[in-house]
Amino acid sequence: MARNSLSDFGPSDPATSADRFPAGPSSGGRLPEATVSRLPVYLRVLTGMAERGVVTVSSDQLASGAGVNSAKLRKDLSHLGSYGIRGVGYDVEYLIYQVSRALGLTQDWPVVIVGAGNLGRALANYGGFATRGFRIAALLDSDPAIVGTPLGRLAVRHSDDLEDVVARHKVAIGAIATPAASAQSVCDRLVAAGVTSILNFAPLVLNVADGVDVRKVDLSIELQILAFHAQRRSVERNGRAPRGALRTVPKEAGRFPAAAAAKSAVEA
Amino acid sequence: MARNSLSDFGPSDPATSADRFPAGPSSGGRLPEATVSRLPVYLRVLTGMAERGVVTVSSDQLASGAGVNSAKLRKDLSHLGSYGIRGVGYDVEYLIYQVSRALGLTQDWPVVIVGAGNLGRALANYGGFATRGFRIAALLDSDPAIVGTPLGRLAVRHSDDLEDVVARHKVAIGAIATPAASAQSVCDRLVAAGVTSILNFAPLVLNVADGVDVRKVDLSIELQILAFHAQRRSVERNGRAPRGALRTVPKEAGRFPAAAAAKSAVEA
DNA sequence: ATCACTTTGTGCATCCGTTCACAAAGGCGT
DNA sequence: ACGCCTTTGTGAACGGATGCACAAAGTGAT
Repeated sequence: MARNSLSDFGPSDPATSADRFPAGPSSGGRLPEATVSRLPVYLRVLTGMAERGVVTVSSDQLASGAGVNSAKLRKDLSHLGSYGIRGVGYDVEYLIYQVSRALGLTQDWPVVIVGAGNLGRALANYGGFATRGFRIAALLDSDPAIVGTPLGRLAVRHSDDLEDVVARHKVAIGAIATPAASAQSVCDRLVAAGVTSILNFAPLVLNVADGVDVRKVDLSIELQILAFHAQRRSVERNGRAPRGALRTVPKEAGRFPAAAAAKSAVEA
Repeated sequence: MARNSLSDFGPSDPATSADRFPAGPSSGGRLPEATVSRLPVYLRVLTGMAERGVVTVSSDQLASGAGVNSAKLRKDLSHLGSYGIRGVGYDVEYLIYQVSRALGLTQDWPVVIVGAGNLGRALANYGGFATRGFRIAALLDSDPAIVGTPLGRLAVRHSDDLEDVVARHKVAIGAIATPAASAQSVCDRLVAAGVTSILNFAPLVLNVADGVDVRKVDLSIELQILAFHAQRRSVERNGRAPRGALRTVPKEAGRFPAAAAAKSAVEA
């Protein structure tokens, strides 16, 4: 399982020479999705270490910094190539470089942000943006009262410029920070303009054609997941109900003996 | 696999009577984590349908609205109990109620938001907050210039009040929207004050004791995952390099023949 | 009543991800 | 030079999640 689908070479595979060199590996191999989602975390911990002058790091140290199991970390890194030194650990700078390369961060990614409300502005001001290869190409909004507002190095532009901005800056990534009502149409326009990666902050499920990659960041969903666990914990510890008063239940639920209720509801 | 770990009853298990009644099921059973993370999505689609007056929904319709496979949806819902009607579908209102209950949303969850920058204010203004059982108990910030600013129904209070707010409002959920530098200490204070569920927006890995549930929302990580896929797609289609100019690589990587480099770096 | 049709709930096979545990690899001291 | 110690890289066992496909359960028409 050295790189990927090449049949495996047995344990003492002497690192196929082509592997040892800077330009080399990690490009052809398909990374497991779970690994991809952890690499950015490793990267963050590593850059923190580099800033503090750490030169070498072991899988145990890095794993505990990232909050994962060290075997998992080693397996994740092994998918990129064999960059550790047994008995020593990993060279921090070198590993940063390799992880960045695997993630595609050795190039610039222009990003367009649609929606300049609080959230859009929070994104635009977000420091971690520029530091890791992402550059804000434009911040768009449809509200004429907001258009023109300066924000960092750039000013809010009108949504009408969307297609123009995407084409001119070769934007591949769009962030949707509009209200839910306009999110789908913004999404459609982004996709039509050629954007194939979308980060959706609006609280709804976007419909896109195949080949477009959508990730959602949804605060309300995260809160609900937290609520579930909080409830579970408190049901476990105490007898039953947690804290706070019961909310009124949506409409008049509670009188459904399931079958009967739904039967009567089929038309109405 | 009717409720959960009770050995399975074979296919025609006649819905253990206790199952059919409103107060009943879904409380004892452990839901798979993957299911929990999807329930909020179903809930959102369902409430949208309810608002549009839809009374009954089939697993196919709901699944396509939520962007998942219908078998998965049915299996997810089956963990809550048997609330569908064969040949018909699910009663929308009733299902909303059951999903809400499973997630613990039939009670109020006071939330404290720490950090009243753009992000904190975006959270505070976020509509979907109140609608689903979450209530903002307070919005805190340590900057005296911001403290006192009115925001919706409430004003920004000083971070010093954290412990007081948590105790007085019985807050169980905290959202950290501070800069990375102060996030860990805010987290420690929240935990010390009794908060056991934390939503972290700051770009760092929080250290918490066992029993505290942390979820992170990290825009930079999401962008990096998108970049990975965008890169992969573009490498697949074209010969190699995608768009945009190469960035300068962190420090002077590229001259590491791995072993030699790390060797020399071990001390320095 | 019976039959055709729709849709749920789930057994089963498969896949992906996690974790353990260990052999191989390399550094370091004597 | 040799043996001890540390740490990587990975085989292998396991557990959970996914998705197919179908029997059971229900509706509705005749």
